[in-house]
Amino acid sequence: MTIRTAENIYETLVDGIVAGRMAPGEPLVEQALAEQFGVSRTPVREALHRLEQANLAVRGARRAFVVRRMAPEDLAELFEAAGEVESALAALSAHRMTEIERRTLVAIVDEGHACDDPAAYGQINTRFHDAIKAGARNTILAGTLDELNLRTSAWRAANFVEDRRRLSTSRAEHRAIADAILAQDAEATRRLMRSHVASSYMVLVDLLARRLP
Amino acid sequence: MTIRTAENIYETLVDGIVAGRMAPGEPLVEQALAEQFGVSRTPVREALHRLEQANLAVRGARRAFVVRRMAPEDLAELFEAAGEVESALAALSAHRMTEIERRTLVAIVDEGHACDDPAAYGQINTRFHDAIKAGARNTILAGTLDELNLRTSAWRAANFVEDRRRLSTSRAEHRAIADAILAQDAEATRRLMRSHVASSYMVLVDLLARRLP
DNA sequence: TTGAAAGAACATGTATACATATGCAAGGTA
DNA sequence: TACCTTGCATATGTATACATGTTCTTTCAA
Repeated sequence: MTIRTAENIYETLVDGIVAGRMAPGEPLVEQALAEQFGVSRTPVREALHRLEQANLAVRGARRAFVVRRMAPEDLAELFEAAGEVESALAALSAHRMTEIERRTLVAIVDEGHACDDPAAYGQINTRFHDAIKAGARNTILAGTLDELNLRTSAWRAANFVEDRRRLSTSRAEHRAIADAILAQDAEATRRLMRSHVASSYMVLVDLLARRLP
Repeated sequence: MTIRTAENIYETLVDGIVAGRMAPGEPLVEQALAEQFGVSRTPVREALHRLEQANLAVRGARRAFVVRRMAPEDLAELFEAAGEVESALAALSAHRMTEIERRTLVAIVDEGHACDDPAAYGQINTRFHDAIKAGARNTILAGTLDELNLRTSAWRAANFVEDRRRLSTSRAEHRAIADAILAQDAEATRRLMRSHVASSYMVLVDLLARRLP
């Protein structure tokens, strides 16, 4: 029992869920988790409530918590919401990014074009989206996107590995977005980002349809 | 102490904060609140953690909670974020509303034009925005807007009463938005809604500047 | 055999006691 | 005088016991 126990438990549980180690529908019982972590029910309880707030857990029988099971329609709504928020951030970035930020964005895109390893590309992808989030100068909207991405990651992480075909289209889309931001064309940026998020949704749905029955 | 104590305490505290009865910076001490509500610290603790999640409370000295004090820049970011999300919802509504929903929206706007009582207009205003939220067919984005509005309401409720001048411009903006939705012009709808939220921000800032030093 | 009622089991909700961290103040030292 | 150390006050963090509610099972009767 070190410091900030509840916080650690929360993060451990989030990690377990988004990484797919804890399957949707799996029960989250306070007592059992408390014994597993070697603490009392109190911090576990707090962690579970935070999971519920983050929409990663829901109440099941006997008010017990279970890992949230998402329906495909929910996934579409989630990506649509994330797409709208991220495209808003991108449009703001088109106006507000500093010259240095713009050049950094281009450098990230260039790096992506020179990269053929899907795992490494995933990191570059993250940096690309983070740069746009930061360039928008709106921490609240950025936080909103983080929240939505946390919920999508429960689907992505377990199933999603960028394959080579997706990689080349993703690169092209990143390039187009960066060009629009360089041109300070907010509406084009918005449209391209929305389309980019929709593309990644389609890829994910395609993967899910293949792996599940 | 009926059932769902923590829930009730949370709602009571939210209400107290957004209604301005609890001033920004005011300390929220578990023990004191527990005595005040006639319960133990446990449910109060849970309520305070939810307040923190909702961004209505922050940690102060000794990790104690205090009612969040917002800076004017935060308010601008908050309204900008809410404006982006609500304009996205409005744009979706322009495509997705049923004929009945469109006519209902027009009826609400008509009702607003026939209303001269600021308090009653406030309710019509709420129905207008709710109708657009529902017409967008995206519960997740709608929930995101609710969350942001909860945070703005802490500012609005304490200071904001629609006055007559604002009332007429608000009516005109609502009419324009409804027209754009009727015409299924998503981009015009988006632009008009963003402008509408920005207007209400300006009015609020003006009021705050007059009342505060 | 089926249905309803009662009770047991299980999981969360709440109360209370104790542990721990943090800021402030007081006092001592350079 | 300025700064560091130490101790205390205070508020949250955690453990544990008990209360409450909900579901499942069992049993009895029609």
